[in-house]
Amino acid sequence: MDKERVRTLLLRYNLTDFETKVLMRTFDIPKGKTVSYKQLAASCGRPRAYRAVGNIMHKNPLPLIIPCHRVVASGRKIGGYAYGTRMKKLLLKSEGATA
DNA sequence: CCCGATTCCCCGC
DNA sequence: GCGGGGAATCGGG
Repeated sequence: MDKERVRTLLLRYNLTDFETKVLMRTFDIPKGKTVSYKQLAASCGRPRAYRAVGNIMHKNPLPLIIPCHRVVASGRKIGGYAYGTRMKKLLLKSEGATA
């Protein structure tokens, strides 16, 4: 699954530029690494849109190829997860996420 | 207009 | 220094 392929799929959903950027960034998150909603929003040019980022993750159109479980809240805290925070913790632990 | 998988600032102790 | 409450900010129904 290459980045360009993902971009094409995202465009099919008629999403906003911001949403597309956020999803691409999420797709780019390296295995074993975690990123906060704020970091993600900032990387997309909207440092104050962390709420929108959470909303996007929840609406995640491609949950099978976008690792939304690597997106956490800031300060060592776990964020939310459409399939349950318990599952999220388990997935992160399985990847050996340290950040 | 209201809500949400958040975050930051200001008080009070 | 720590914990709680409220406001700010973006997209969607």
